[in-house]
Amino acid sequence: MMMEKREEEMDVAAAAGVSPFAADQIGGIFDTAFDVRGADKSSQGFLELLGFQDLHRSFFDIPLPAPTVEVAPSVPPPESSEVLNFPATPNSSSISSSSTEAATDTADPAKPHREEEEQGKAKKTGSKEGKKKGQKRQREPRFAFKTKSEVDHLEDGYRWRKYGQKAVKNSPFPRSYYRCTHATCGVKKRVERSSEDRTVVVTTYEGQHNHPCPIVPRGGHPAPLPPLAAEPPPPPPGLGFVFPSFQVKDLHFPYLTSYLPPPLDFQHVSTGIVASAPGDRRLCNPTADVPIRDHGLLQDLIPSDIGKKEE
DNA sequence: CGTGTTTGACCCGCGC
DNA sequence: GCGCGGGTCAAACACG
Repeated sequence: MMMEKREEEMDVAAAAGVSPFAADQIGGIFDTAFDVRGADKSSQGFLELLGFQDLHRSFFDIPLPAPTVEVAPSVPPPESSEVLNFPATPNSSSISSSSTEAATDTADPAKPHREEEEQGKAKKTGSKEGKKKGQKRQREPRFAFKTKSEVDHLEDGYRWRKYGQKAVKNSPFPRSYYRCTHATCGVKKRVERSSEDRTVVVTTYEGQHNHPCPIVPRGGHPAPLPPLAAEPPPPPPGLGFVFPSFQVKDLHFPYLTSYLPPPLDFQHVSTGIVASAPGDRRLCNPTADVPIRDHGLLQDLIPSDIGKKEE
């Protein structure tokens, strides 16, 4: 609701130990809601929350120029499970995650958003039954990512239908509302540009996918993953970024790994990471039964020294 | 024709 | 109670 963003920022700031406003300006700050403790609290991994419960593999793929991902050292998160990270360098993209109410709303990860959907419907019809009396409307866990990107809508492998756009107060850029097109999936996401840095796209996921990732371009077929041993193609001129969901240990991707189930006992605390990926890789894997196999995917995509580059 | 986008209206929650 | 702003709906429209 209104103030939501502010609340998120407040949470983030609290997590980072800085004021929301300061935090928003601090490049490279990456709070660790993706800390192991955070995972324990919610009993839900980051990927799970995004609907990747069955595939801890590749994560994001932004087939467009620009994107890089930077992860900064983290500060132990307080109660809040909402996190944001901020861009560290002009040439990098940052991702952040936030999950307001995540701590209290993760009891049933598999449960989609029917409740909220119906509440919305009831709301539309003017019925009061859509909302439980005396009870605040519950929200799905949310995760926000700040991504340095030229385009607003980042390709993540799922199909989204835009259902609204609103001007945002104190921001020259509108906020777009997307909903997963899968019939039984109520996952939503909001996409907006940062008013402070127009190159930063803030994507907020709400809810959890309860279906495999389609990875199907319109009218196309699911994009096959590269063969296990295949040499990953070189990144396109413009970089996309991919969230490694496995091999993260090697990739020093603390905030993700910490949300991954064992044995991905991520122990490293990275100082930064920049990931890129070819255009047709997707955030999720459509075939969950495919054994983990992209060993080296990101390793090949991510220069080994990048992880240390950010100081 | 199916799918996705645009856009104005509507509703709700919150702060005052 | 009122106004503001966020979030959603759904008709109209665009496109392949």
